[in-house]
Amino acid sequence: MRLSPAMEDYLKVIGQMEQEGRRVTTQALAQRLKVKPPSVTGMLKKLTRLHLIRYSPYGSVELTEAGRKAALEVLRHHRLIELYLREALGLPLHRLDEEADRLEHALSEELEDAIAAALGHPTRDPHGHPIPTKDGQIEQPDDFHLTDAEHGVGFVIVRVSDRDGELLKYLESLGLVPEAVVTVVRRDPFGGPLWVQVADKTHPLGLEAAQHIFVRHLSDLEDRKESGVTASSAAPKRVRRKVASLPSADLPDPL
Amino acid sequence: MRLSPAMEDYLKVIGQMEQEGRRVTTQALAQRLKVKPPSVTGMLKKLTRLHLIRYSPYGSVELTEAGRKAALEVLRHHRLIELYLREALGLPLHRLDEEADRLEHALSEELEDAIAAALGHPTRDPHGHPIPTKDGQIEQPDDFHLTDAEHGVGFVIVRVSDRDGELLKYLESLGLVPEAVVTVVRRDPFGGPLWVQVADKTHPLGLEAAQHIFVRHLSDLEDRKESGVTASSAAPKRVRRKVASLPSADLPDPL
DNA sequence: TCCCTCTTTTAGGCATCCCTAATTATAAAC
DNA sequence: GTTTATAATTAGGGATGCCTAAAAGAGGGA
Repeated sequence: MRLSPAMEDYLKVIGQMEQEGRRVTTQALAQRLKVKPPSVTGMLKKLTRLHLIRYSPYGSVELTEAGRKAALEVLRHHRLIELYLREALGLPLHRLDEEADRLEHALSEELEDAIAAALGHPTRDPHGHPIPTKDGQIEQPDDFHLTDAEHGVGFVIVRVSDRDGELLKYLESLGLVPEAVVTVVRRDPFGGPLWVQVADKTHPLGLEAAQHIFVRHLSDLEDRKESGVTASSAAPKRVRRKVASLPSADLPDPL
Repeated sequence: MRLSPAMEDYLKVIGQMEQEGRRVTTQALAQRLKVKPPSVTGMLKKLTRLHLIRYSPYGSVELTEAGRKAALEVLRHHRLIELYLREALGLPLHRLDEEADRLEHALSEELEDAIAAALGHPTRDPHGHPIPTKDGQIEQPDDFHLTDAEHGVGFVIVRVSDRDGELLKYLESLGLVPEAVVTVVRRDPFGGPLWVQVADKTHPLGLEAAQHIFVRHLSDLEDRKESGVTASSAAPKRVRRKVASLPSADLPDPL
C-alpha cells in the first residue's frame, strides 16, 4: 500500500526523534509538523492500524520494523535530494530542507537510484547528516554539541541542524558549515555567548545557535571521500565515516 | 492563492487540448485525467469560481488569461523536468512523462530557474514539444502528422506524443525519436501500415502509432542549437525553431 | 488524598477530490 | 416534432487530513 505524503512526513519525523533519543509525544510531533495536537492523535491512530507504529492512548510512540523502514526510506529521499540540489543545482544551504520536503514525496525508486548514482552513492547530506542506505541502515552519529566542546582546542564541524533556514543562513555567513574547523575561545557567563574562532576570525555565538552545531575532535582519524557528482556548481565537500553509536543529549537552556 | 495539484493538472490538460485545437469537453478531460465525468464537472465549477476558466453547464471550456498563464507555468515545469531527467539523470524517454507528472507540482520557482539555467534555457523537451517561456509564451508547432507526409521524401521528426509510455518505448526501439530522418516508403491500403525508412532500415508502422509522430520537411531551414546541459548521459540533441502557426488536424481513423 | 495544571483525546466540522447512481440536456435521426 | 442515444449534471457518499472546542487522563504539589 502506498503511503500518503502526510503519513510519510509523520514517519520521517518520528524516526528522526527516535534517532535523537527524544521521547516522541503528541505535542512534540504537532510542533515539528506544524499541526495541532488533535491532528496528530488522528494520524497516530491511523499509523497504528497500519502497524507502522506502536502506540496506545496517552502513551508514547515507537516505530515498528515496517515503520522504521518506511521512515528511513523517506529520510533517504530527503537527504539525497538535499545533496543533489546543492551539488548539481547549486541551491543555497538554507533552502535545501524546504525544497526537499516537497520533492521527497514525488521521488520514484528509479529516480532515487539515478540520483544516488549521480552523486556517487554518498553517505552524508549537505548538513552533515548521514544518508540511510537503500536497505535501511543508518550510521549513528558520534558527535557532540559545540556547547560541550573543550575550550582552546580545534574541532571539526560534523553537522548542523537543518530545521531553521534563517539560522542556517546565519551560520553559513559565519562559515560555520560542515567540515569547518572551529575553536571555542571562551564562554561568557550567565548564558552569554560562546566565542568561536573559525577561519582566523572570532565571533560571539548565542547558545541557541551553538546548540545546533555538532562537532568532533580534530584528532579523530577521518577517511575523506569526494561525492562524485556529475554536474556541480560551487559546493563544499563532505567528510565523515562511522565509528560508534551514542545518542546526543537534549538540553533546552533558558536565556 | 496556491493552486492544488489537481487544479494544476486540469489546467495543464485544458491548455494542451486548446493548443491541439480540440474541443475541451467534460468527457475528454475525464479520459485524459483518468477520472470520471462527475469529478470533472465538479472541478470545472471550482475553476470557474476562481476565474481560471470560462464555462457554463453543458457548454465547453476555455481558459481565461489567468488560467492560461497558470496552465503554461505547469507545462513549463513539466517539460523542463522531462528534459532535465533525460539530460542530467539519463532516464529513458518512456519514463519521463510519468516522473514529471509527479514532480511538476513540487517545483519551486527558484528550482525551476536553476534547472532552466542548468539546461541552458532550452526551448524543446525530449519529445520535441516546445517549452513555454517564463513569461507565458509558447511556440506554435508548425509540423504535421507522419501519416500526411508525402511518400519517398525525407522528413525530420519534430516531436512525438508523450502520452503512452509503451508506444514511446516501441518508437524508441525503432529509432523514431525527435530529430531522426524518416522517409515514408509506401502505405498499404485498408488501414495497412506505413512503411517507414529510418537509419537504413524499413519498418512497417501501424497508423495508430504513426499518428503520434509529427514531422517537418527536411528542406526547411533550421537553426540548430544544443541544449547546454551541465551533466549529460547518452541523449540525442534537439532541433527546431518557430515559423508560423497552424493547428494540426485530428483524425481518429478506423482500422 | 485532593486539586490543579498540562497533555491528550474525543466530538464535530470543513475543504478537497474522488466515486456510483440517477436525472436532465443536447443534438441527431426519424 | 418526437424519439433516442449520448453527454453532462445533480445527488449523495467516502477517504484524507486539517481545524476548534470540550472532555478526560496523568502527574506533581500541598
